[in-house]
Amino acid sequence: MTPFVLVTDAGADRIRLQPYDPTSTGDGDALPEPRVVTVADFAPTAADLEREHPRWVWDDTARWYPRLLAAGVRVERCVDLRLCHLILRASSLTAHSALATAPAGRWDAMPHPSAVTHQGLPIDSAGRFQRSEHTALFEVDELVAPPAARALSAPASPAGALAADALAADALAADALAAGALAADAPDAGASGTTRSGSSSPAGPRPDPSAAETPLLEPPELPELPELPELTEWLLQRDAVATADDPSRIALLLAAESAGALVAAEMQYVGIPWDARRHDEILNDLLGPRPAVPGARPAQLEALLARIRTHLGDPTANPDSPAELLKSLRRAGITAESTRSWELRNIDHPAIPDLLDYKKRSRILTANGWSWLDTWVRDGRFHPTYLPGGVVTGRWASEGGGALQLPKAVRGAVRADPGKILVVADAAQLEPRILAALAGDRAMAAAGQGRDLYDGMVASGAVDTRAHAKLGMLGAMYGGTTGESGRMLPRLARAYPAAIAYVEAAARSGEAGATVSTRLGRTSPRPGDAWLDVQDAAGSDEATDAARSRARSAARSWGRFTRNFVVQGTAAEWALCWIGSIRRRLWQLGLDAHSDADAPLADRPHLAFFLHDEVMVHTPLDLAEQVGDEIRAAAVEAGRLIFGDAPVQFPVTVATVASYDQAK
DNA sequence: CGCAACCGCGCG
DNA sequence: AAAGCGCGCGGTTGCG
Repeated sequence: MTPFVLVTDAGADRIRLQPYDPTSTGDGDALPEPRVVTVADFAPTAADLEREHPRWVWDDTARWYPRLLAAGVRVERCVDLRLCHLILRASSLTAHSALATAPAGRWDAMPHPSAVTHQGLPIDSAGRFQRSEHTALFEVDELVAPPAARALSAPASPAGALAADALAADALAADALAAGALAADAPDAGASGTTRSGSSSPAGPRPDPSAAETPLLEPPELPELPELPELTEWLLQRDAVATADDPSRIALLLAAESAGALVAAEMQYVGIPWDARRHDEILNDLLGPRPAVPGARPAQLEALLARIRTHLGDPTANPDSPAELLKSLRRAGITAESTRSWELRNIDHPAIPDLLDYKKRSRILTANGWSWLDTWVRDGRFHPTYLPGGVVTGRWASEGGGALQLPKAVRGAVRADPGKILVVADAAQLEPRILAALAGDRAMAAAGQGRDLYDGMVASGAVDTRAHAKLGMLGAMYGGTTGESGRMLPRLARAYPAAIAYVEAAARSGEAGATVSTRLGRTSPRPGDAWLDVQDAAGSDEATDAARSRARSAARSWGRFTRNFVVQGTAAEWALCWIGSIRRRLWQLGLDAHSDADAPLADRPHLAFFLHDEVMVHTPLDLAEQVGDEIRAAAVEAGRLIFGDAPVQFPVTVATVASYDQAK
């Protein structure tokens, strides 16, 4: 039995597959004999080893897994060292680990193989303001283990009332966010400002208070394996988890992140089923026939442009150029600050409706028109690149074709293959439910029991309409202070004090320059040097009013970021657990349903798309109902993994449709 | 000419 | 009606 297989480059087109069993390999012990194979033999050898269900350990899932998938090899589980490293480096739960306190190195700067640019995660070790209590979570392997293994680790919390976990989280928030820990962790602005002011060099990692302290534990003893830096890194990661304030949380996060990396590679490989003919029909309806000359305006845009020019009395008006358009509008007596649609919408002028229509259609042409189709759709599939961990909050980013921004208008082109169907599921009011669970807010949890959360808020009398409930919650989670949204806040704070206090405390932390963390321990970046400089400048005795105002504005802005980070980031963790569980369940479903155990991924029920709180499964018709059941069960599982027995429900809406536009 | 910043808008 | 979070992308504009 081989619990782990480490995959590394062995030079000269060779790959080393190193079995490893931590329980039988002591410090001085030799490793088991590796299998060193040619690139061509990699996939068959991996398929052979996979029969023992190891956890694959590799530097980057996006580097290794596509080769296996291309050869028809699917693996059950892995450790993505790059993604895990970034989490552990920043997490407040592992701030004192040897891994987090070491100087930056290879693992801090590794780009995604196909990433041109994306938001890198910060490399500084995180603050300690959020002390963690011990809670019983499921075992990490829950995400990937067969169902039979699950009964072992039921949460210890009592059923019925708000679980101990959630109450502890509430105490955590009140204690650590609002009280002493925050103050103790606030950066000493004066001192750090002095340190920086003499240097004009590019911003490097700022001195980190926690890094300067003596680690609580000695660095782990590592085997001498200079030829296997990946093994050294992995052992450092295991040490960081083992010595974390709350190992089960960070361990679950790493498992979910790695499972997500597998999902991402698989979805990129199979692609989204895309009907190019249908897409062309949609473009025909919106724009007219495809112009013979590339770049020429389609007929319907040309017609709209003529009307706009007539109404403005300006035969050269050009809606494609904001600057020119603004001049044209002013010449026509329209005073607008910008040419944004929402601003134009409020102006009463005959040219405006046509202009808005033009912008709408023109947007489809440039973002998802015929050239998009030519570039991104091949053989009936759109294969976007997903970037797990690509957003600081833990959400995925994507690159190539704008996969996470597919306009509703073109979703009709996403069509199931013949004999298959799409099961599209969406987590209902995910972020406010996440907040309710994070904060242990009993009233908000109750409002969402068995119904739409916003409807429940209306039913309890907290707010008068569903629209107000939604607007108010969005404002509370984003930091909105003005308009309808801001007016809702006092009522929400009265009805749901724990939830509102939780996001307010997160905002106060950010304003003070401290970090915040998600439920599982993903920690926000620290503000940059420019932010600290602005705060420093406002702190001096001769600071101008302008400087103070700028500092307050920057502080509020960072507070809105940290306020949202805890909710968006924990929602992302829920979603990772959800898709990890869905992936395992769909594979099992495929095994149970088909006699051919080696059927290609695309012929089994499989994840085809994931969008923050929404999934699409492409499945053989006869399994659609079971797919829906598994998706719902996975949502329940994700909630239990992260929040134990907390009585917060995470309902999902499931739509079984032939094309994506029919969902919702 | 290429590159970066900005604008505007698509998604959650 | 249009503010507050996180993204990617295509177009225009401005700079070297």
